[in-house]
Amino acid sequence: MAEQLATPRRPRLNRDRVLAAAVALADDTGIEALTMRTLAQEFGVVPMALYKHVANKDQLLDGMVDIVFAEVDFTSGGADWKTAMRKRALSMRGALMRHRWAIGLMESRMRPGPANLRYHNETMKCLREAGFPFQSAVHAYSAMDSYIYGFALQEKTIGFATPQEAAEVAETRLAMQPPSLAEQYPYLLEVVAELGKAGYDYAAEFEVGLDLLLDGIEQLRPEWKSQAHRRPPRT
Amino acid sequence: MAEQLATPRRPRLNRDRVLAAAVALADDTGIEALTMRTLAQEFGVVPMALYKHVANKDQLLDGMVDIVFAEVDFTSGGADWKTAMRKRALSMRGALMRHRWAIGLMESRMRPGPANLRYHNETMKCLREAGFPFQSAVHAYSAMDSYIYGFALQEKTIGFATPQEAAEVAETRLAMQPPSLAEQYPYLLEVVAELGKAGYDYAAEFEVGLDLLLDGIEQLRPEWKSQAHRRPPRT
DNA sequence: ACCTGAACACCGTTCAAGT
DNA sequence: ACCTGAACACCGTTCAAGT
Repeated sequence: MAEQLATPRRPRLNRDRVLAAAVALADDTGIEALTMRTLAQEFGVVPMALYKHVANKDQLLDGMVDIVFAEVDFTSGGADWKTAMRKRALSMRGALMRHRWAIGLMESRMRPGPANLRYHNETMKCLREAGFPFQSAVHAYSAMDSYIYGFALQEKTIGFATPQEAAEVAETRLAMQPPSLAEQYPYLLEVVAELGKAGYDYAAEFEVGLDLLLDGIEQLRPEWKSQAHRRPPRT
Repeated sequence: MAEQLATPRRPRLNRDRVLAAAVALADDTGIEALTMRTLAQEFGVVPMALYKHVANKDQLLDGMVDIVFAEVDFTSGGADWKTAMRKRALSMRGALMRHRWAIGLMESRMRPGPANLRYHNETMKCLREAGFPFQSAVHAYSAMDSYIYGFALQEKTIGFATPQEAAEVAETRLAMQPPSLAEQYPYLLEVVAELGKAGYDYAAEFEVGLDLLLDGIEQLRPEWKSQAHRRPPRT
């Protein structure tokens, strides 16, 4: 009867369940609150029990990052490269927004998981099949990923829920400093003031830069570029 | 005479010296090896001595990040906005390369230091004075920073000293996996193979994407854009 | 095959005390 | 004003033991 306590026993521990719980816990309480101990508690289990399913915390984090990559939708649906890449970028940003800890983890993870490899393979495939020469595809791919990751990083650094709140915090933060900050950083003050009035839409901002980049990438295709649905020339 | 030991006493502890030592230690041994204890050891002092000069480890890290921003050269030298922004971007990347731990820290630092504020103020100033309307300047600024940070993040994630080494490691890593990875990720394999042959120049890659972005940003200026050295119209 | 208990080395940080 | 010593709560992880 000691078995039937207030908290019912969870089905069983396994790698997938551990990873899923870790992701959920990081989403809810932040990555710094995710420890082997708090995670174990989530299962009503002693910390050491986790080590049967993940080798160590590093591999746990690796697995978590790969779950984020697995959430990215890279079905092109027969669309042209530009709409496909655009959709993929928005999907990647969505995944990074749902799991704000992920971008901070990518910095130190060097062992890409299967979903990560698949994501990158599909991206390259999309570009190559659209007729981009190899080097151009690499350029396009590097630029796109840099922009997506960097935007997520900035968004997290600034990181406020509502745009109004962002402006307020920034304003009070600036206002507090020693000698008139308005004189020291007039252009920053303009940003704070203007964005405070108008509000700031990260999603819209993301798309502006994204379209800028996609238009630029289009220039990297060879001459027959504007003729859609035509196959690359066979030599 | 107990004062005159093998290790001569360092001049004195102060905030600047503590921060500089922390940066140097992180550069040499990596950010994860930088603890209050190892840093104190650098001065031949007990860990608690540091707390008279930095409030806690979080403020230490904040200060380190601001040192990196302070290394960025944003003197425009009377050049047009494009060359000025280009130069600034290369300088920022240089700073992030010299201090590879910095990009990983930016993720969690929310209190920008004076050098950080100055950097952003100067960037905005450069764009506004070049005639970019407010919203366009914000777009340009957001896109540029995203690209720079994201590129640094990727470079660190892949992070190998030499390009040859990068290709080798990637190849063996892929080769080791269970069923023929060549079939699962053919486009990734092409990247590994091609870049292994030709070598991979991060600096050149960075500039390709940067110029793509700068050309795109140019489109955000109003009609009189191509007429250099002309002042924005007064209404 | 899976989970537990006790222990170890290592963190950041506190507090009261020394000079 | 600056540094020290001892201690606390908290990490990831080990090892040997339980079932």
